[in-house]
Amino acid sequence: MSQRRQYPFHLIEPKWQKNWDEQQTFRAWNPNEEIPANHPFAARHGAKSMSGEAVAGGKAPKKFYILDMFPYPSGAGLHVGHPEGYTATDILSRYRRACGFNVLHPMGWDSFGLPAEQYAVKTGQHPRVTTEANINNFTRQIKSLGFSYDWTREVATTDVGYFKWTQWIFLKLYNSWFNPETNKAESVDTIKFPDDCKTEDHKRAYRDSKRLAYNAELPVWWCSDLGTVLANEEVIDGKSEVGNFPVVRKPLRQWVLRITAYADRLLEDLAIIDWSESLKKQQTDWIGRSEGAEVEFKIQNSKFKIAVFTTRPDTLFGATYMVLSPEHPLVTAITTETQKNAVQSYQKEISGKSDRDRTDATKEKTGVFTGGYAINPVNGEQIPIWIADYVLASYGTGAIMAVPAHDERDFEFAKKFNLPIIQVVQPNDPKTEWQGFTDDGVSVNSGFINGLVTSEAKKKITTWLKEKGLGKKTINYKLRDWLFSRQRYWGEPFPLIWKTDTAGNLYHEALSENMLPVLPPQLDDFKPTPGDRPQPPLGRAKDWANLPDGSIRELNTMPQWAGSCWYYLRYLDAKTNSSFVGKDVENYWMKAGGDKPGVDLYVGGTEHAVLHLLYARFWHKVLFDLGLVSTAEPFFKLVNQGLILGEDGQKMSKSRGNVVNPDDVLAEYGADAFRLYEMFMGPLQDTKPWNTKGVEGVYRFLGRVWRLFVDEKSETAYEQAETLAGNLTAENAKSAEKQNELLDLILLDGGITDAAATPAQLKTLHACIKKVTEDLDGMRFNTAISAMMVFINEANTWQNKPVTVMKTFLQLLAPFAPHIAEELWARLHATFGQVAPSLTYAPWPKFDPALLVESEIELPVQVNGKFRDTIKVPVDADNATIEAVAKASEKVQLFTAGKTVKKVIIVPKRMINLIVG
RNA sequence: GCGCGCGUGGUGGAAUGGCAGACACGCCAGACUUAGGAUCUGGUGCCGUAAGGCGUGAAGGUUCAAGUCCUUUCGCGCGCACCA
Repeated sequence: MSQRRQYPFHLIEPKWQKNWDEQQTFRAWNPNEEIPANHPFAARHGAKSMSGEAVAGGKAPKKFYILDMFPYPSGAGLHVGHPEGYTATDILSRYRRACGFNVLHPMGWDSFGLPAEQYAVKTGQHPRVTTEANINNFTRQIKSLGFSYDWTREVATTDVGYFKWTQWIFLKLYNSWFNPETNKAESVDTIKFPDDCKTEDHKRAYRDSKRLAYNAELPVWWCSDLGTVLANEEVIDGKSEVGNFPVVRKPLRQWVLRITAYADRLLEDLAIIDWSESLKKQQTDWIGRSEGAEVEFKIQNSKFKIAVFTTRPDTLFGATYMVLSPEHPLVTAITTETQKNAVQSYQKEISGKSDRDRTDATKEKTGVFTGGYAINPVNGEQIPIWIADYVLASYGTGAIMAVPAHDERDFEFAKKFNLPIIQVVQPNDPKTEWQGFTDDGVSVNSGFINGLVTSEAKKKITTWLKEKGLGKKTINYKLRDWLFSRQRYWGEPFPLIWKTDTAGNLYHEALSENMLPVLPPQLDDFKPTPGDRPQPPLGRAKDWANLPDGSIRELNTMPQWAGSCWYYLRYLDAKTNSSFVGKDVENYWMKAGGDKPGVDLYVGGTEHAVLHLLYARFWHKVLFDLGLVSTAEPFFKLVNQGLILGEDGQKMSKSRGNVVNPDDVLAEYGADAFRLYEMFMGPLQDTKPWNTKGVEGVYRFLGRVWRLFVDEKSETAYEQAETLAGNLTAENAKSAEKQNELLDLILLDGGITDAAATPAQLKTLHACIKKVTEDLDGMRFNTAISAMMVFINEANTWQNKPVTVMKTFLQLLAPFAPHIAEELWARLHATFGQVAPSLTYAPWPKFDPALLVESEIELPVQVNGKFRDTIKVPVDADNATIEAVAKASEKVQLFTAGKTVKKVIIVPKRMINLIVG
């Protein structure tokens, strides 16, 4: 660092961080907690303010729960993206405390996960050791930024006391089923068995098939590089989200969570939460609800029938062929001898293709005729059955009726293979070409639905199909059940065991709650077993896996998402060992305040749109159904922070060498400047590039703030002393006393007086209060900071700086740059012989509109809509006066000379426009 | 291909339909200085000596008045992508 420090942040920041730690300044208080009389919260609200009566009677301070997405503590440490969201929430937390709220602002660690396990594979170091070291590093980095977390509530998903309850919640899922009649989860004890379920084995099998957590063989994504299966949400463009490895689909027996049962509620409840439209749309698209009909087609000369799903049953008369996905189970049965070779070679060709290639919408259609025919149920027509890879086995029934006239894909396919195209929909605009017309219109060539508009035609034909037993209305979803088991070591073991029934079949059973937690075994070798079958590493711990009674433990572990599905609930009651969260506590933090359910504000990156945010909503709804939480939704308001790019405008990455390390920035400019810069860059939600020059800009601003308050001569004395003392830094400072001794050499500027503020000074201050307050409410941090810069630029010109004005300014600055604000706040009070009240809990200043009223205002004058001059008029001037003053302006007269004023438009207190001609 | 968002100085970005470019970076000039990569002061959209003219991706429209509203179009970003 070659330049002179703008102000001694290296002493101020550790000093106040230590002070906050010792005072537990940011403790959030649960119902019934007695607040120590010497805690600043008690000074503001009273020691008994959180008593049971106060909470029940609505007299307790209002709660505000403001949450960050907790990080995965990676070995790389914090990157500059983390503190962006964290700073925003910290500012709002501090603002809300000043406004009188009981603010819950916690932090924790999403600490199960693959990197620690992969490091263990490489080095043999146990993931717990790696994880602990990484958490320590993250803690150090986060604490050095001065965030106002309540650290007494810190949680890590890898803590035994935490994942015990993750396993407990899994048991709740396992022991519940979704009752379609009540549309909610219930205990499996309420399942009614069908009459043919007679034996215990039958009943068990039936019950197991209904559970919210079930074991089934289904096509899943297998990643051989990672040695584990993955959920749909973890696969992006045919590659694993983690590591970007190829994945393949294969049928495997796995644990699955029945999230599809909640598809409709997950959709509907998007309406009651305050999320961005784009995020809601991402979830909506992922769930992919689509209404239509299932129609059964008979196969000619065969006992088989094929069901198809269509959203356009009104076009059934136009179905001129049928297409099955190459994997459809009936393909072999339908295929004729002459087509056998062609069909088999096509199937083989397709199976060798990656999913990415198959689903490329731009590629040319391919397919093969099976030789078989189906009967169109509405008109008895024979239609050929083809197979083609544009029909997906995993969606709908894996088969479609093709209506080439009114479906783009079918149209393309029919043209290529010369299949008949029959019009059955007439576009409303007669000029529109009907071939390839896919919108709504009027049915034609369609027998009994002719002349009906599309919506009516759909209804009528669906009713007809139902009456004839040929089909029914259906709703299809893209959402699949959540694949919930992984072949990993570093995850929560399942609280499940496997036993053998009387017929020699394996069946699973849950451990009882009092056997939790299930700890993972000790292992030396964490490697995934090579091969193309999942082989959980836990299987190597034979002693652990095989229980004395002959049963075997479930060897898979839960995915990383399990822990993050409920951490926001554990924060509420982080240490309790008697439940996953206390009832009263949950009710206070999640529900108090009424119509806005859940966490008041949740800030994090957009990358979790269909992962964590969907999974957590699902778990929350199950817990809600079981009466374990009090709101239908976990997160009321959610804001996605934008990405911070490197200085080159590219995404930050090691390989590009454009990664900014927060530690470096902190060492050079301090935490306050770092925080301020991240907020000053631009709107929180926007993607924006990093610029070190910009950090210097806000750093200079803080320097100007500092110099506005302190005596320059005393600062010179301090600098000399500091040089003598060997240039103390936060790391090498020998003692806090030494630091404070040095800091005490700095005195307050003589211009700060207890004289009354002038009207102009009050106006400057109150304009700033207004702007900062409104911008905080709207989360417009960048413009709030610019308002404070305006204040400081103005205050720099003052001879006398009234202490009351300067104190209020520090309150505005405090949420953004808390360390410098605390230091100057303390100094102001000390200099004037006062005991400084806690800045954190000092009531947020209110702006006085009366002070902003002017006696005279400037008005822009336009001539024919073009700005020409500004005039000064009394604020209450009538229109005639304004017009006269405007016309008297020389500049205006330049443009009105020789012309007549035909019209005058005056917008009170805004502008005047003279129309001349 | 479909959906959403965004296009404003050299740069990041400000502007309830009412003085475009707040604030900051950068740049220019000056002051202080042995020095300046510190600090302070002033300037800085473009063209023009000036008066003035032009200017928010492009083209049209609504309006007394448009960066803002409407239509078309181009470009960028994000999401979805053969979902029947």
